[in-house]
Amino acid sequence: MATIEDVAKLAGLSRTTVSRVINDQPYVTDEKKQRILEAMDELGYVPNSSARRLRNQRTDTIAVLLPRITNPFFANLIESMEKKASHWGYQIIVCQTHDSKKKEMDYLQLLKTKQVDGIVMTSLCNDWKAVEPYLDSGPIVLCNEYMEEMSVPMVHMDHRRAAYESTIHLIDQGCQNLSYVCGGSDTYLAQERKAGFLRALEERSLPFLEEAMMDWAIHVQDGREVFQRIQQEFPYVDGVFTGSDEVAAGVVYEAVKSGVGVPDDLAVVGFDNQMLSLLMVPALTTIEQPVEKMADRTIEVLVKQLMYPTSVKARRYIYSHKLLVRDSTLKEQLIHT
Amino acid sequence: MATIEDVAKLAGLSRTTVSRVINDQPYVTDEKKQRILEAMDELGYVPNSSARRLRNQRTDTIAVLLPRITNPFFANLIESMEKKASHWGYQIIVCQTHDSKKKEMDYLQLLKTKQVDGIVMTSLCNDWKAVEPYLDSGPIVLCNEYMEEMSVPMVHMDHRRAAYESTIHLIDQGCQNLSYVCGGSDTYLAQERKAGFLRALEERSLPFLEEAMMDWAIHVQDGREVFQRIQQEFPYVDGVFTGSDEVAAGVVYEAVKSGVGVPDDLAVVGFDNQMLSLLMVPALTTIEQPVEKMADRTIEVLVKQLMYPTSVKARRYIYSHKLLVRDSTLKEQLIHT
DNA sequence: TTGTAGGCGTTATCAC
DNA sequence: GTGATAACGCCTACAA
Repeated sequence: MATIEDVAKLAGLSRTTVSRVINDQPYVTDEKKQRILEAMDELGYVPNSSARRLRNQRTDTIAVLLPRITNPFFANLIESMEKKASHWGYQIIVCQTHDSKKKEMDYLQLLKTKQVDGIVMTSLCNDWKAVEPYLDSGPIVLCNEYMEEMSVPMVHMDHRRAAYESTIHLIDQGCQNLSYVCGGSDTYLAQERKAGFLRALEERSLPFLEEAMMDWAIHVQDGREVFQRIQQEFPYVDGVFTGSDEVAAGVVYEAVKSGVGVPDDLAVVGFDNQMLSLLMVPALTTIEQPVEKMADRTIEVLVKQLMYPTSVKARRYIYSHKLLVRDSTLKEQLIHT
Repeated sequence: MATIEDVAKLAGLSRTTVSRVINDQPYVTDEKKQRILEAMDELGYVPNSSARRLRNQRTDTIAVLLPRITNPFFANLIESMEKKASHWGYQIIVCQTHDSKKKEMDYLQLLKTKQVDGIVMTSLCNDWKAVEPYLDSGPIVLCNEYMEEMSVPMVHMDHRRAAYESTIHLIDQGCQNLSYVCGGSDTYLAQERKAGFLRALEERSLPFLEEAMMDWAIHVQDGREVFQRIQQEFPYVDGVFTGSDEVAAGVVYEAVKSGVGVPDDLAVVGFDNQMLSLLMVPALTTIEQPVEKMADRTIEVLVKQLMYPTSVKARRYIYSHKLLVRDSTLKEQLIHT
């Protein structure tokens, strides 16, 4: 492969001058510039990325950590982040943690090994104490996931409030025995949602059915199993809060198949407002997240930190959700009242 | 950040010896090895990725080009490829072309700039003539998308046959007026599907309704519009072939909403066997692709080329599909015959 | 306006 | 077994 040296030789000039042309710097005669451009063209010269990175001590790359890209919520997040990042001249690399603490740590190493300039974490498996040291190697911004501690910027919704509203809605529809279904209860975000759920119950003086709580549901398949459990073990449950549209869809699918009426016998709420939630029959009541806005803000905050490393204001950007009421919770008797 | 030099100094040894330890090479006393490990630990040393890449002339990174990660088919492909690649010590970077020729070319540049060692293309917007020169800079493997030319390895299904079978199935169900719906007809893969569709028509002596063909449908929303068009402009259409489950879902959703019976008034087939196709009411007849197998093979072929650069056998790996017949095409009268 | 030279952090080669 | 040294390709003081 041709190097800057080759171009210089062919153009009969020095590496410096060639470098100036590459980087659009002044102090090069138009004539020589032309000669150099021709030489570059002739040799098919392209600057070597590794050399540049080493020399410049920057990669113009951002790593985004997420559980799995097959989850449409995160896919959408990436979609928007990439758009915004490329606009600033940054590249994004997608890092799937699969909810593994080890993988999360491995990916954080990218910051230390200088493979990326900064990191966005959209989920958090490890204790923050384990992550914090990496801040020495570069900026980290939290998006979606959050926590109480305030050592980095955070961009997120108020999940506690969202869960609270969903739950109140279920109760308003006449549900008395609610099952709480989520995917892993170890994250702060999950705790927040649960807190919102519990607060709604408390406010309406309803008991928390601990036995009917399931914290291992992520996929559609899990949702189907959730329904089976409910039908067999907790037949008195008449409403389900779920942490994702996929899980809600699984519950609804299986319920309908079993002849259990949704929402009359069992009301179900999802989360994220995926396309799926609209297409289901009955359509799913769900929480809409301002994905694009959060993604944009996240990248903006991170890039600013990259550009002005001193401006590390670890502030919080909170975005608001929207409860979308659809057929999976709209009980008939109430429609006519 | 600490460098190898710092570690060497602290351990009272040379860079060379430290390097040996880093790379697990022989000829280092256990005692000195220990000293070095301690020094690395104390300094929090991590080898600089850019320097390594420059020195080794390899990045251990593969770029995967795809239209958009929000398409679950490609998300699944990435999921599997990543697993396989990390198994071989390779990292994957996801490159969304959004069907743009320019972006596709930009991403191919990653090969020239040595940001990646090899490339997987799962779609192809540009003429192959435009892509071919990049082979000088490193190996390229096609996965999913394919073509007649044989200058690179290709891993794919027989889309012509898949479309043919879908179409024959529609006809067998009694459909006489078929609408052909796809997303962009400029790729070879799209042409193959259309050829399969046409062949089925021909074989069964049915006319091709050119007016009822729509080649701009990618998303659910497009599918909804497709149905509106059919209802308003081509009410005689009684069967639809679509290029994706998303589009099929949109068609079915809108049809059901409009009181048009699926499949009796309008039969619909999708493509890809996404979760969505199972959850729809009625469930969608679709084509299952062996995503994981194709992904694994693709990475395997590419990595082998990276390891043994001479072994550039540009052979073709063809995988077989499966037509999954579900309610969106199973007409009632036929169930009872 | 142009060129010279040193170094970014690593590893391979060769000598000891 | 260990260490000095020369690249890898690029950029940037500094000198001319």
